[in-house]
Amino acid sequence: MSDKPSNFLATIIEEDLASGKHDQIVTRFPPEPNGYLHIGHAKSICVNFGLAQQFGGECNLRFDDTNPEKEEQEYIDSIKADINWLGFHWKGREKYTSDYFDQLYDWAVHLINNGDAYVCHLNADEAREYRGTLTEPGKNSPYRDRSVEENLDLFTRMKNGEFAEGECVLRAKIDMASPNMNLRDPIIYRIRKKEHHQTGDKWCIYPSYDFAHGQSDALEGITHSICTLEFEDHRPLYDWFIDKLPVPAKPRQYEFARLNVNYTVTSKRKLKRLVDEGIVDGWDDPRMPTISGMRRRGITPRALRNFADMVGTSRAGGVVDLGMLEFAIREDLNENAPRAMAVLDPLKVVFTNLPDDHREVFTAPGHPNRDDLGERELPFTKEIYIDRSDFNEDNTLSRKKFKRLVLGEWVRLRNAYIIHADEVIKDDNGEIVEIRAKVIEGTVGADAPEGVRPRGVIHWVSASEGLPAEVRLYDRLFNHETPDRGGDDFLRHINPESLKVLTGCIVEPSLADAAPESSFQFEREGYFVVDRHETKAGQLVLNKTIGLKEVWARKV
RNA sequence: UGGGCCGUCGCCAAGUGGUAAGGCAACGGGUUUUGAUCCCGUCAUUCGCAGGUUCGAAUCCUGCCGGCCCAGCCA
Repeated sequence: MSDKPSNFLATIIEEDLASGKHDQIVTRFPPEPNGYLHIGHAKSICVNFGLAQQFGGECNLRFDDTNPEKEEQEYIDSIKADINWLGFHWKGREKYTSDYFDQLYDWAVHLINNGDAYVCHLNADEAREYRGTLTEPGKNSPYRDRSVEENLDLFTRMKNGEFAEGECVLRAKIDMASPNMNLRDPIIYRIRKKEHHQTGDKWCIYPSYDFAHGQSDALEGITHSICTLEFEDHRPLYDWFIDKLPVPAKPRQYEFARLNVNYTVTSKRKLKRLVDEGIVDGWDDPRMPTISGMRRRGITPRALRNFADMVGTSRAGGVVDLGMLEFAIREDLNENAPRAMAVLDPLKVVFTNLPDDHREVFTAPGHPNRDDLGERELPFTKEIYIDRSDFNEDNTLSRKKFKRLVLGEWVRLRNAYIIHADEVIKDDNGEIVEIRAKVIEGTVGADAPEGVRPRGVIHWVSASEGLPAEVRLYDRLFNHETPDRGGDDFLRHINPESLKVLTGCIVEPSLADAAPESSFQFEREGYFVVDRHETKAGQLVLNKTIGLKEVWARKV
């Protein structure tokens, strides 16, 4: 991944730069501020900002705010935060399509003056009838041949609020028989008597996406306007406006296939249902594919960027395996997350050959192969906790299948002694409550002596010095590859085990001052992140980002 | 059944007339005080199918087949 990915967009840009068509490229990321950004947007951000970065250009952030009915300041704020968190920055203040409403209005007038646009009084239902269908051409609107003067007057009155919403629209005069529906006299301006988050009550008419987008690109000097495949049919319209108007530049639109990931939904409507129906905790629930959710989950910006590179950019629609994202996450966290030990389901072990006040401190590396991550201290005491699943009474278990502690046998405590399990204490229900064991002297940092055969290595934490923690185990939200498939049925594919909250966990004392959002690898368990919102003094809350790879689990 | 686009290993993806990169997954083996990491190796005579052009095609042509998008006063 050190090499920049080669894809058709990079190729086009290289050619444009080489031919002198452009000295510098400018791209843009144009979200509509009507929701939270998700993994698909993350990909688009990486494509647009990434290409600019790769070729020494710029990428603007432009809020495509042409529909005041759906947009809110809250979304603008979250979108900016998400992009910055991903590691991308734009030059100067963010842009808004609404910055260009005056110019756009003038250009609409320009079209009217040239006979290329007209005010149409067909209502929505009539307009639909006149539009025709995919296989039948449409019919010209009866208002199509109004004079320039009349159109100018009508459009002015639209702007002045003299018409009700839906009463009329401004349309481009193109071709009602075009096989491309987008060219059947598309709407340029519609009436929306709504307060706009940026322009207040200045306007009661708003430009359509099609009319605003290309012209905004031209105004910003965007050289490569990159969007997803569903806008491909809009390109002829994009070009039509650019051709008809005295714009300062001629940007070009290119499309790539949007990102699809299995076991995931990204439709805004579906994500909203998950939130509204309380299936998840909010837009930033660690199970959500939103950028804020993934952030809270402990997925890093670097993992997301590498994932985008790994997946590539093409025009072929497909579904990427979630496993690829998981790989990118593990790859980054394995490299960068400090190691620690945490016992999620504690089982007490008491060493009978140690005095009650026994205490010694071992040191362990912060990371097995990164000295720069320092060392940590591990207090070792007479009583420790190990994970309940790391012990078994059954000594007939094969050494290959169970490389942990078995009654009457040995196991190595990570970074500490080899121990021997002598006895099991059970409560009235027959449940194991404690293990009596002995440490084998002289085995710290040394090989097992003759005759001592530890089955494997397990993690542990001092009972008296470990820190209490709440650990939230997250798993895939859906248990179906394509939960989207059956339309609204997607909620039937919710994985009932996507969240398990563990409250009695014990983590090693070195985590006492762990900062919110810092990631750790709990050895033999997986990667965990300190929750950025709910960790309070004395009560750590950790979110499981993802488990370690477990090849053995599949084979056994 | 109108128009646009897409089809290269289970998944993603390079390749643009000169004889199939890479990544994920999978499968062997080695190292290992994390059943992790790391390392080494295996994994498309074939590019949706069928014809054609060419000394030579995944790349050009023709015809099929399959998938996606478009009939918001959404973006």
